[in-house]
Amino acid sequence: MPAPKPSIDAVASLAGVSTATVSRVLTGSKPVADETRARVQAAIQSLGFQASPFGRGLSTGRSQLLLVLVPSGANPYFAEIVRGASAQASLQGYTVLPMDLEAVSGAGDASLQLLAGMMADGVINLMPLAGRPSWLGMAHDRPWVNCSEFSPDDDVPHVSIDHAQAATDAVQYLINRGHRRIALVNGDERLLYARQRRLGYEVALQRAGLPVEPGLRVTTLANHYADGSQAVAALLSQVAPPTAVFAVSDTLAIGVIKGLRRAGLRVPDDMAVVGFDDVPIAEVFEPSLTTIAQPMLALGAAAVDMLLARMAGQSPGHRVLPHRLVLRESA
Amino acid sequence: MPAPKPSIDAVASLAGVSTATVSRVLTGSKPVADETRARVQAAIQSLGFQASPFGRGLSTGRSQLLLVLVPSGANPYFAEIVRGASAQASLQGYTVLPMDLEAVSGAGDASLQLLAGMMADGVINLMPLAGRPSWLGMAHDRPWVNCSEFSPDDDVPHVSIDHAQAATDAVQYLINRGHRRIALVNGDERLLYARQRRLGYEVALQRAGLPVEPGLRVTTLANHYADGSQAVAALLSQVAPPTAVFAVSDTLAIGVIKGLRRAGLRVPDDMAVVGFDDVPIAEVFEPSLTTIAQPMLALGAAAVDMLLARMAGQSPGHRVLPHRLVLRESA
DNA sequence: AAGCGCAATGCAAGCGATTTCCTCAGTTGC
DNA sequence: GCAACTGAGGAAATCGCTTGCATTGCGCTT
Repeated sequence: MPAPKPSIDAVASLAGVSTATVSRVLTGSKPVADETRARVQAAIQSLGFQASPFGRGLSTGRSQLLLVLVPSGANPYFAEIVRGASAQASLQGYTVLPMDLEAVSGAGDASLQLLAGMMADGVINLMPLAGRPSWLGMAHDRPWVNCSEFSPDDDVPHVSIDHAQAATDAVQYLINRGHRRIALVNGDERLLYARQRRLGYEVALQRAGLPVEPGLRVTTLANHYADGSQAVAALLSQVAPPTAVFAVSDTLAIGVIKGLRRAGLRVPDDMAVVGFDDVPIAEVFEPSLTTIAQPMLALGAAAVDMLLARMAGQSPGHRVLPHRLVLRESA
Repeated sequence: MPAPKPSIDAVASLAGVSTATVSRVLTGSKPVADETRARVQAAIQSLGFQASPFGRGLSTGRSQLLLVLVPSGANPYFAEIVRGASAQASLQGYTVLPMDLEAVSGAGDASLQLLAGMMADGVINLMPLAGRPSWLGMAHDRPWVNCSEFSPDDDVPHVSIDHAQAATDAVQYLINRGHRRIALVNGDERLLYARQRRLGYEVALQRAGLPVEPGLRVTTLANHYADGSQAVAALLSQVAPPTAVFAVSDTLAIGVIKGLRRAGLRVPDDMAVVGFDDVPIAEVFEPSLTTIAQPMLALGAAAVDMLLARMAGQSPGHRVLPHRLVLRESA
């Protein structure tokens, strides 16, 4: 039983003015006499009028919608960034439209591109673009910022943390605690963050005069708990197994801990584990995770700010937000 | 550097036809000669044309967008439902727009209502409507379904599980395991699911001839880990503390377990804990959670199906999906 | 007193699609 | 052989809003 939607004409005639005046009351684009405004507003109230986004969008070309491309809606790291973005956007009169690329992939890129290209005023991208020429093209065509993941040699503005430094900090901490054989459980190295964290890992080792052993590095297929658990098998099969593990996400770290338990090892006594991200569960898991905290809400908010700046014609540069090593029980 | 968006006129003149014909090729609303269609499609390709959702929306009145009202984006339970809905919607040519009411609340209801009312073709609601007349009104005005949470005496279609039966199953299991003093850690009882689960809890107790003790029932303010931990204090302060706890969400259950640990108790040896939902972390947490599994993806998908049916003029009834007791370590 | 500027408002032209009529041929049906 | 039908495609109205341009008073300057 769809209610009849009153249009601006109805309001205009009820208030005895032209649609132009109603529009001015709506948008505040030009002054309207107090008495007239009151009359118009009364008419709007009594009709329950709300401007159609289609009509408005058609004539202004804007939708007040910001698309956020989310690689996986199941991942709490992305969920937190989206939350940060939503909050910041709603403060500025925008609404965030998170699109879960995992859930939506069945439909192919077509519908996405349509939305990305036409509907939204701007795009915040959390997904690696490398090797997707069609998406890459779009990034340059319209207001677009990358958040967290980005291409180093690209001039699309991005906000992120210093992944290499963060990894160095994490590994350095393990070294300080006396560990000499430190494993790296990394994600897909086609992703920039994975390459950067690996780099940071190696820097810390070299700086301490420790060898970089290929056998202590595992690359997982994805970022699920199970991937972390599987990595454990490879590490424990080494002639000289590690005494500590640096996993590049909390999810992997938890999987690693599960795997270690299953193998009869205790964390942190038999093996120290450091994670990355500091998602909500990190603090609650047993043992709670020592991890690199990313400012997820701030990343989302900064992405919105930069995007809005971009839309206003400015050219915001890249932005690097601070990370933080959070010491808990797992290492 | 926003690229010039070609409009339908550009396509029409390039292909040497009228815009009407281009539109027919686009929508397939009327037959077009093969040769002409080919010419139009070539023009579309070469211009990279994409129909503007605004223009289309204005003239068709539809957006292919389904709004999902999410109480809290941080909650993995809702995240899973949204994933299920996204997947199903994209199969049908629709896109899901999840709106995080927690993150967005600063802006007041205004912008939400605008979107809900105008932009989206339909609404899937996960939030309790009780006592919000303005939202309630909208629910009846337009295509709308409730998912998971609903009002029992309302004729808005909904899909959910049998919360009372599920709670009974969980508590019955604890009784079967020999527990006699079973606590309930419940959420806000203004929510229907909380009232229903409490009911199911009491039914199971009574059926077994056990007393319903007010001291064994705790109501939390929210659904965060900390709320679960806090509930533990109240339970342990009882003269005769419980030997088992039924928490109405996995999040609360994990909080409870944390709280118990802190109090020096072991799970499940000193106290059994059963959760609810079976979110991803339930299986991974230590101890892994015995819990009632809700078919979250199916709930989301069913909500989309029902909404689409509603939009097609049908009147789908309510739907109850099956739950499942998952036995793991915590009880 | 003529002229000016300005506030307040209306008129009407878009914005980009879809869709309802029409028209024009070329078939059919009888 | 002619009316009726059908397939293909065009012209123009329409959807709801914004906004540039025009108009009208009216108070002030010179």
